[in-house]
Amino acid sequence: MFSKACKYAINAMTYIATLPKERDRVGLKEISKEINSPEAFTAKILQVLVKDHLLTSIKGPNGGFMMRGKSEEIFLGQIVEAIDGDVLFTGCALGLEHCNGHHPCAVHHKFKAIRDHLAGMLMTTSLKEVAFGINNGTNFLRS
Amino acid sequence: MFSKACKYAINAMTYIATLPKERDRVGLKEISKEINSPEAFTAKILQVLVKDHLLTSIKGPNGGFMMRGKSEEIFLGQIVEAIDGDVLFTGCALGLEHCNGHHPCAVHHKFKAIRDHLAGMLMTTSLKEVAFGINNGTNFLRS
DNA sequence: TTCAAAAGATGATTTTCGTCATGATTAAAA
DNA sequence: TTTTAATCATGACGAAAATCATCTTTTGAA
Repeated sequence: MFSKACKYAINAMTYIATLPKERDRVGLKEISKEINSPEAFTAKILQVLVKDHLLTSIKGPNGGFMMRGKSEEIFLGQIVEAIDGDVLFTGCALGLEHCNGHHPCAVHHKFKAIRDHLAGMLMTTSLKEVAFGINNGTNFLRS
Repeated sequence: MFSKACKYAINAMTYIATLPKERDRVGLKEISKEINSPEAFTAKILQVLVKDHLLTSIKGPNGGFMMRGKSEEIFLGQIVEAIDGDVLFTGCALGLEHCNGHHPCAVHHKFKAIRDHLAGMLMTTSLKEVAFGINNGTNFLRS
């Protein structure tokens, strides 16, 4: 479904969103430790999120990452698109180069319903909502 | 979503299902040509489907592959499971080793709905139904 | 200036995807 | 019956992409 990079990205963004406003920045080490991800690989992913304006970064001592916008205005779909691109939303389920309503693959219509369901969920689920479950203790960032 | 191998598998099985009953076997060359897939790689995939009892193979001149059961009794989910395993149906969307109702990942409940939707579709969509769209001319196996 | 932290470049490893050569089987031809 | 050729089966190999690590450079606060 998602690439590993994308899973790390969602968990990382979620963790950052769980932090109180007083914590204005978080370091890579803490993030990768909290979400149980390889540090160097996580760094790469965070770089992409910074370039995509979902995060801001600060260098130097006491540097780190912070969210660019409000957590209620950042949605899972934005993260997925930043890392995995839009192939999940627009690509053909069976790999046809040109697959659309006029030239549909064998399962095009069946999958449209699934895809719409998935896209709708991703585009309406905010980081604030997800982070709430973590702070609540009902959901977890690691096993 | 699906691996390339799985996409080829679905298209290959669908093509075989489109053939009339008189055609009791189809060769690899014809299959990979019709679904526009690399021949050698497709051979590997068909082998797995044979081992999984979704296909039967016959060697020698005029050999080939044929479906093991009726196309109305073979469902997309069986093909997906044979090639990609059950990770799509049971694996955690965010990659947690142990993710379940008692220890859910950040998006566990949100994804359960999607997953159930997807699994339901795959488990109830038969090859016969899919093949009908191809024979109908409304759907296509290649671009 | 010093030093901690992110950014960036590069390389290693693993997985997936794909090819090739060879063997095994069997129908058809001789 | 024997030979030939077509076809699937198998294993080794190679290419490409994804994942993960190491090292150097840049930045900026103390």
